[in-house]
Amino acid sequence: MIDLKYLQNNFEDASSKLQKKGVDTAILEKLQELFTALKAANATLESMKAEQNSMSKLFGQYKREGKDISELKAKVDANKEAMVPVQEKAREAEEALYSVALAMPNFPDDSVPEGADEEDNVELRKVLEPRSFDFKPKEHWELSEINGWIDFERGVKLAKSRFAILKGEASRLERALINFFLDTNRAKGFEEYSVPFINNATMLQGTGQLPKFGDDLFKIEDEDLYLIPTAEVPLTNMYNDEILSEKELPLLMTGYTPCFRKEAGSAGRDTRGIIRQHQFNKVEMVAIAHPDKSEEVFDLMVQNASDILTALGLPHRVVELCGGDLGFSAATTIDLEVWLPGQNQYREISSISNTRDFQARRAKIRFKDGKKNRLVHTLNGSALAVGRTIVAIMENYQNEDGTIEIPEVLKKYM
RNA sequence: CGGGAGAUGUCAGAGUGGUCGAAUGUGCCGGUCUUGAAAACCGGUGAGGGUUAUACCUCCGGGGGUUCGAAUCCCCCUCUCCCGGCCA
Repeated sequence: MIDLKYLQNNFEDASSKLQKKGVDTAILEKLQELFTALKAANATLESMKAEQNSMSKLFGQYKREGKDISELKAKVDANKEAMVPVQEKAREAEEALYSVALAMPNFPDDSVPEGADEEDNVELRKVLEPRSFDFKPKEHWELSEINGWIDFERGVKLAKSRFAILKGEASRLERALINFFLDTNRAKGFEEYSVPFINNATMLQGTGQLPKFGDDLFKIEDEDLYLIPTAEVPLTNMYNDEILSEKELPLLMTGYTPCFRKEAGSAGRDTRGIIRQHQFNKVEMVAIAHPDKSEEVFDLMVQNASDILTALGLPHRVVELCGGDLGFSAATTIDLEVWLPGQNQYREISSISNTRDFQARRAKIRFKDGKKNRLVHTLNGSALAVGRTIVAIMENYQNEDGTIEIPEVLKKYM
């Protein structure tokens, strides 16, 4: 959630920041209004409560002194009755505020480039030259057919469309990649975790998926539980509603989980192959950082993900997202896009974001800064998306006859 | 899933209707003493909101109720532990 006090005190600045994300100033004015209304309603209610409390305290005294309480009781009863509508008003004001505030995206950093969509993202650098082929490189689903790696039909049979089965070498490759990613992250200082794949609504709200993006989540019937769309949710929320000590920071975490996404609104996009599935595997990095040091942690995470791709021999480029393409919770995001020769284009394989204090405020993750409690910064990034890495290996390591080489670094894992 | 017990501050653990945001111990921070440390002693030490700062409001697992007043009484839920069932 954005800092409402900041909005109130720096309205011009806040609204120009959010314009980058395409947020209309009118809704911000509304938000500011709701915030002011809530404060006013609370002030009224609290003073009535104070009066009520002080009168109630007199009862004990009166009884001890043997005084008559009937007059006092009449006063208290009247005040109590008068409080009911005020209380209701305050409750409504709070509800109104949060329904808007929780749907408001994070402020982008000032450094984030202007732009409407992915067309305006800024390429920072390219890493590794794409290999030149002396034949026409095939797309991964063609290669899958030749090698018998992916069973699309039976995946659909078991669940529905956008589910697939990896078979034989492909399945082993997936397992090898997960281990390789985890080992590499661990070597960089990220502690490994194995977490629940189902989280409750409070946690999903903490990281920003709820309440606005519930349609993208698989919900467990009759339970307050959801399949996680990314390990960012459980890893970040491990510290939900906790106060850390400064010396624990930064907390660097990594974990492998499957990710479940309804992909609502993505109908017709990437329907072929396993680029976009309802279930996919991912190894995630999450960091809980001191607010003054989140920048360097961010750089470490970008570098780590890029190094993994380099180690796999996969050409990629580093792209800074523009305001319009930035996710809901992110203040800044760098995507790594891997080269897919079959598709003849770069495709996202990792996305690393600094959410600053946006998630920390929602999830109440703080640390002791001297006497005061201060919000941490939270960061997350893929290292890496496993399914898309398989696609990248298939397309980049294909031979003319459709067979696929295994990258050197993975051989000891298979 | 059925039966029993419980949920209080870092932890342990008092508190069964008013002056309790909460005894005591412990942990942590600071100080005295010490060459230094330990011990001992002294002081401080939950969170959120609000205020220039005070006042003040809220929080004793969560939600609802009774009452002028609830950590304390009632109802529902969740979680933990024990017993049984089921089970990788």
